[in-house]
Amino acid sequence: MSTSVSINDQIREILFENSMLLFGIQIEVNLIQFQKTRKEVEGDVTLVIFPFVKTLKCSPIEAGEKIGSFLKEKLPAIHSFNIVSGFLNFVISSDYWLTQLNRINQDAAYGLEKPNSKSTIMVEYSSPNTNKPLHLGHLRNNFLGFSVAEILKANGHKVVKTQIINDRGIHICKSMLAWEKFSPINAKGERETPANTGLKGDKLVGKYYVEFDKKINQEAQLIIADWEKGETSNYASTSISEFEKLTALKSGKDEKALKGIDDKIKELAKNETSLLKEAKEMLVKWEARDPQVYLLWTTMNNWVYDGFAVTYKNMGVDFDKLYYESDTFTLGKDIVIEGLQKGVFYKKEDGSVWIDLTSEGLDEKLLLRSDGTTVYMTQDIGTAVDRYKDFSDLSGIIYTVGNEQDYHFKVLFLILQKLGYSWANNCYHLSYGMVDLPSGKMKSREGTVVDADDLMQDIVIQASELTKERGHLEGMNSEEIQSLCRTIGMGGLKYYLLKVDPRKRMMFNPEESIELNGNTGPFIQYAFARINSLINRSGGLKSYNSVTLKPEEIEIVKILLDFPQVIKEAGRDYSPAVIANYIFELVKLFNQFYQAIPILIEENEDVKNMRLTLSQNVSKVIATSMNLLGVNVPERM
RNA sequence: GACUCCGUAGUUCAACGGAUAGAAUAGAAGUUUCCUAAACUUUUGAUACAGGUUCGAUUCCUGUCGGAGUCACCA
Repeated sequence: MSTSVSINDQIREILFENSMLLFGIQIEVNLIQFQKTRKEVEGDVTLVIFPFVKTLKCSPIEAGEKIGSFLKEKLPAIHSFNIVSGFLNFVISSDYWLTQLNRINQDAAYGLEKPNSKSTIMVEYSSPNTNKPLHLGHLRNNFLGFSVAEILKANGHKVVKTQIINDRGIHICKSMLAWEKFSPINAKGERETPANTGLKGDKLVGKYYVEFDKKINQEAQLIIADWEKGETSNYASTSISEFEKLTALKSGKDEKALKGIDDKIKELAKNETSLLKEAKEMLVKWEARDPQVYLLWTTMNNWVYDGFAVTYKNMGVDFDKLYYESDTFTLGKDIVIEGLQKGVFYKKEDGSVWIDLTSEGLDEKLLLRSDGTTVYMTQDIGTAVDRYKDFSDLSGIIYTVGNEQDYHFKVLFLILQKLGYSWANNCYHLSYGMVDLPSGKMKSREGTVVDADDLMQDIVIQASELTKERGHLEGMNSEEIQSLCRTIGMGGLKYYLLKVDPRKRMMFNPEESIELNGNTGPFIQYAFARINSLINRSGGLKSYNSVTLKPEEIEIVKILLDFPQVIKEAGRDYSPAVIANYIFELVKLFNQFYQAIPILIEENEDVKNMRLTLSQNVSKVIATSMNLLGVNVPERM
């Protein structure tokens, strides 16, 4: 039996091949289920007996005896076995674990599949709007997308990291318009720019987006006041009748329902504002490539890109290929028009184009506005098609986008299917949960949004303070110290955001995010640094003769052996959290071992060198895992 | 209102239908002439509620209650 096959696989194979002999029938492979042996039970590997009880028609104990003694006969690595309430626990010999340790030690790329040995997958992440600076939610998105891409690479896939830059649309026109109308003009006759204000480009543009929102609300208030006074002659009759209908609904409603109605009225009034009308006109001009609008658009977008570039660099994320909405929306529009001819879509009287998904239990969805301009959905169709054109070997696209857009992606994939794109089934929405603050939801209107740049800066400052408190910095120059604090701060932040199952909504507590104890990035980084120091002091790794492993050592070998499977699971579930939870378990076990068992002081050279090798392989797996999370590990800290 | 997702120690998170539901943190008590104490040890404490399926349910199904999201000619 080859040493590269795990004991579980060996057991599975023997049971499967000897099924007729043992059970009298050919069993299904999935009947053979292993699980972690509980701490208080003796043994290293546990087989669940219940599934066999029915076919064997005997008690779990009898079944366990039969299977256990059969396997012990066949596999010399099995030292002994015991049965506890339906679970068959095998005690595996020390030699087996030692052989496995040696095997791991010889594999520099342990746990990783051969690069580019599997299909090509595109991972989309980030894709922010270009009218607002990045915030905490984007940090989760970016760290998640980047990590999932790395995890897929570790699984042997070729990966194309990408994002769609939402550089056009009504929202962009809003900031453009607000800047044109409301920016103060300085002595030189210039409006505000990143250069003359010192503001980061994305922050400056974001400021005008907020300004637009403020101004449109003011205008809407005046309109509502008009309506309430009965001065309705200046407004569209449809809006007025809708307003009257909504007002009539108000009587007898509770506070919550009233607020809902008021919001609708506000939306109605916003549609009547001159500001929104101007923004819409600007969008039409933009789609017609009006030179003046285009110049303004290019200028402001470049400010944003410059600002974002700085943020991405700090985050430590990158992209292989960028898609711009401004490039893909026309393709989307063409496809929609084509689909209209094919009868997938239909046109309403006012010229707007829709798809009817009511037979699928969904709604009708707009694809082109009555003025012919495109919406989010239109460009997403174009982008997807464009991507498959650019990468003909693509086996799938993963969209890392928040779960507030679940419905959008359901509809998008369905439309692509209806348009006849066979690859539509390979599109996957990696839907992650929102990030909450201890104070509740982040709300831009209430100013509770945590800015990404600010947060990253704060966290590195906090890491510096804590690091200085600890000491351990002798002989390092200020540049090295700064780099270390960045590694610790950013590592803590990334680990904090990635350790939670991406699908779940999570709580971000700023204080906890840079904790050094417990399930944190620095806790893991510290273990790495300690091992590094240990190896350095030892004067190098040496080979060793056969030794007997202590239980603490066997526990570590066992968890190291789980690593390849952990990478597979993380890839299958697109979940960095699987990796994070794994490293944490590994580090806890290592710390227990390190605390309880002397290494450098050990007199038996074979034992000492085995322990050093074991430690070295723990640090190897820590480094690999942390890199999959996009986290660096420090040589010392 | 319709649809979707979520309810696990005080708090933040785990648990491919499997053993006595794990951690971390907070609280309490300890460990350093010894390889980095950013560490380790001990201890207190939870499956929202009611049914059902199953040898076995935190996990699957139904209902109740509670929370979130979506239902735009926004993205």
